[in-house]
Amino acid sequence: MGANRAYHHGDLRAALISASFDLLAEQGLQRFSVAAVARRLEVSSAAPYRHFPDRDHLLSAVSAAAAHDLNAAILAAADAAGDDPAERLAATAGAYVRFVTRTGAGLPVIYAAELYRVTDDARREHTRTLMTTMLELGAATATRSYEETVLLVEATIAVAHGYASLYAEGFFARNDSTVDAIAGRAVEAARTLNPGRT
Amino acid sequence: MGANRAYHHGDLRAALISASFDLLAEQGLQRFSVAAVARRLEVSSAAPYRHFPDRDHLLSAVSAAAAHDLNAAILAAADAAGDDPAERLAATAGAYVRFVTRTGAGLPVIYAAELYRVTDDARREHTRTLMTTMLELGAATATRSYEETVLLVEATIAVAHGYASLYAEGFFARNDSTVDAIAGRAVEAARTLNPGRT
DNA sequence: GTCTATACTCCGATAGAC
DNA sequence: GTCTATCGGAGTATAGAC
Repeated sequence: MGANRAYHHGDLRAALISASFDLLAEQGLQRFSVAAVARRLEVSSAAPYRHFPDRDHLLSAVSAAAAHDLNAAILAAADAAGDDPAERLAATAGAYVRFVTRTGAGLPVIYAAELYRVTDDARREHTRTLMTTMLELGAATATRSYEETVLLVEATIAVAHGYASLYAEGFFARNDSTVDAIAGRAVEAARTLNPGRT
Repeated sequence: MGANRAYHHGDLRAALISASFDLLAEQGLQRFSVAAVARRLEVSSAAPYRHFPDRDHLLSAVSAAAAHDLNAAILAAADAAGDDPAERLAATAGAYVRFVTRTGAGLPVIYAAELYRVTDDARREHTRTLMTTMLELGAATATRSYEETVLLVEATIAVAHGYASLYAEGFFARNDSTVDAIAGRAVEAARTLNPGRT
């Protein structure tokens, strides 16, 4: 995306998306606002509206970027997990937990209800790619039908999201509850959920 | 809870809590506001403040009621599941999915971050009871240590919350995605996560 | 115990200067 | 392309009448 010249220090459009991630990671979707993002970048509250027509279009761009980055994180985690298909799928649960903790932009942001009004081809493509990646990783395991694959992938996503969401919410407030520990538990659970393992 | 006389039609305090559940179920925590609850009961926006000093105290009362009701739903589901300890624990995942769908007041409401400021003995007791119930159901299964029990219970809660949260978010937007179907998948996943089953 | 009215704050969004 | 200024709307909370 051709970086547009001139703002405080460069490309405000990209900076807005990046700052949105930071805000989401620190405060969650509840407290997300265009004004807060602008404040964080020390630009006026009107400046964002030169780059996005309204709040939902900014969120849509954040969603697209999140889907893209999450897809990359998932592929990297799968590759790092080796060749065993079950192991590769399970690794995505850990990648999801880490991604949400780092960016605050998990599935509730990527598939936020308010975005259904917004037509955004980039977003559509990136979310599609993300789902394709998951289904391919699922299909590579010992599932016997498409329906079975979908259910396995959904279960994997559900555990990952459950751990990530509860962690973000502060539910695991014990001493040893680091991101790594929670991500590890998510991977372990995802592994267990796959019936096709040895 | 001595039902205070006189308001539109009775006990406004209780009505506020009840209407809060409805609002949460329909719109989620994001859109929860004292004003919206008042509107729903057709009382003025000032009326709630005669019963709760501020928004967080109302939410705290909702949290306490939710913890109490969820505990009851979980115990009922466990009993309906029979005698097998693993089956009883797994059934709680289904009960959680149904409860969240019906009331909108799941763990993010019960353990909402803003409530840490609020001292509320009823809430404290009900959340404690809820956790005790889960840990006892976990301990009855073939776990070998307290730490193992905690991890099993956490995993059960994580899948349940993952399915419930994604369902509420509209993620499972397929034709066959009824509450019953999702609750069933949560139970199945919870069952699989318990290593102590035959 | 509830109402009306009001003060304050924050956000979304627009108009117009530069 | 960003700023200042501003409007309108919604929410939290309080004051004072009844």
